[in-house]
Amino acid sequence: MVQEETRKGPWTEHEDVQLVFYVNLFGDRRWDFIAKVSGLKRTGKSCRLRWVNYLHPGLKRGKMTPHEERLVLELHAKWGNRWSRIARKLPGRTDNEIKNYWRTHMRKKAQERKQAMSPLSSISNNSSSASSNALVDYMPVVETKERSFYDTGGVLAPSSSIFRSYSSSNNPPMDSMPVIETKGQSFYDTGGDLEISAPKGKKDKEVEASEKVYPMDDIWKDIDLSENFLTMTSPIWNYCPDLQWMMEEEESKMFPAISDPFFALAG
DNA sequence: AAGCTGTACAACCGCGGATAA
DNA sequence: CTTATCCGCGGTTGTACAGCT
Repeated sequence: MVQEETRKGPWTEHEDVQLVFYVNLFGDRRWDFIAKVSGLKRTGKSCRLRWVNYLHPGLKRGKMTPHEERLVLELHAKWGNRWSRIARKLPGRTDNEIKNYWRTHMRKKAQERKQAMSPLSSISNNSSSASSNALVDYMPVVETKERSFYDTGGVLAPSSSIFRSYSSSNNPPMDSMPVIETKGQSFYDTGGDLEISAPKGKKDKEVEASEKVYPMDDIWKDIDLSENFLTMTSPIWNYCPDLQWMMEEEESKMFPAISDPFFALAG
């Protein structure tokens, strides 16, 4: 199929909101469908990536804890570049995040270690040293096949600047946090809200500029607004709730180009 | 202050597996 | 059984920012 002008590159806040909205509506499985229905000029693949790596409510941003660091090191030694697999053992971290982290931090460390000593017999990190066995001890490894980490009915979360909320003290030590296991992916139970901290690179400025925490209410306000608007204007909603199966049949015919309701809103 | 370099992270690409038709 | 489509994964690239000279 010829995709006219598929958008690439960085996601805008607006796109984020839109994607979150539709994922909450339709779930996180049918990405091509979501991509089409949402009117985003993105591929399903791109939508999925954005969701999984950035918009997903369970994501835990901010610096890796020493514990996580060790875990990554350990699991990488065990499994190699099986990032998604490793990510499953690090609740709130994505394969992409871990992969990036590894590339920038750990690989260097690992190499240093390799040179310094024979592999893994003692992973020491100044403050802590743990044998590989010990690591496995406090992080029980449970294999799960699927990594569908959420219920889209759940809480919305952090995203681009509008979603970002910064817990100033970064992450609570994961060791002490209760873990909720969902099918295949575990989250930290933060008592309702999810812990999100600033993305590292831009942290300083953004945190300064906004000690500004975006409470969930605000986010939902955004969504509600959009939803109302959609309800009123988007052709999609004329067909709801049968939309889903209808789309399956004639998605492209019926909604060749859903005009972007959010832009309309903004403009 | 300006330029350079390294780091961190977001996003894209291509491939392979799973599943539906 | 074959083919098409979708999804997920791992590798790679691009870009912004921070720190150093």
